[in-house]
Amino acid sequence: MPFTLATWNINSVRLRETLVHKLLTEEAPDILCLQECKSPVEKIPLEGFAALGYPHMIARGQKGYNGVAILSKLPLEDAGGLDHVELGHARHVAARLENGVVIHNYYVPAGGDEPDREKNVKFGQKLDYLTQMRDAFRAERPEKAILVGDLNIAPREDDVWDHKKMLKIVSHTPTEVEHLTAAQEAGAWVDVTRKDIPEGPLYSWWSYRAKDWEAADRGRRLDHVWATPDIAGAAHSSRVLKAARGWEKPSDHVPVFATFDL
DNA sequence: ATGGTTGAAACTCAA
Repeated sequence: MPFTLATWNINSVRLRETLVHKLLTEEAPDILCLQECKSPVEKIPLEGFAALGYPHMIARGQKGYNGVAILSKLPLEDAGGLDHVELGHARHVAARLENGVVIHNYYVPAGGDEPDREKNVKFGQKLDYLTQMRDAFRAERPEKAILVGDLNIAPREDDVWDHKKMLKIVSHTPTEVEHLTAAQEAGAWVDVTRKDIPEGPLYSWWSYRAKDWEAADRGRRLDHVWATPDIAGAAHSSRVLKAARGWEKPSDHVPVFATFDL
């Protein structure tokens, strides 16, 4: 049974409930992974999602910040949530499908503005978070798994609007890319989006601060879909829904999709 | 070098 999955940093699931409805109605992925829900789990508006055919949800939440949720047409089993770096943040949740595939949904710390762990605690926490992801994949090599989310790093030169200008900007520093790559390699994760679309910009985030985000097009690819090698070959039809950045009261991130024939 | 915008929640922090 093929299924389509989407990942979207929604930047408040309650404020943008109707945008989630729009995505579920117009694009109808089987599974939607959300980040930055900014809500306790019990305040996520489930009724509307269920009415649109998404009765299943596995989530971790907290008041005001962070928060990750997996909405699904298909039954899900809770497969845990990790608190890397012991920040007490809701940044990871995992769910198992009936076919055994595990979906990991991550919201990696943004890391603040200064890319120096001596001056900026948050940058150190981001690097440590990625190292603990690496160590978890080393301790138990994932199989039949998909990893999605806002990883808050644009790893490749063509994942940012200007590679040279971005080298000292948090999200594209060589240190961050090394840490992300180490986590990726520890799980042998395949970058599904880049497997499907090897070349060119595929931005998933544009700042709210630009006067005209579309004209400036200073985007970054921060949102990712990875899969373990045993199922990566089943992935196809990756796409980024850039139009969602132009929706009314948009998130600063747009959904990224992939389909798996499993 | 600086400021630009948004959200949650509370009179400020995080992104």
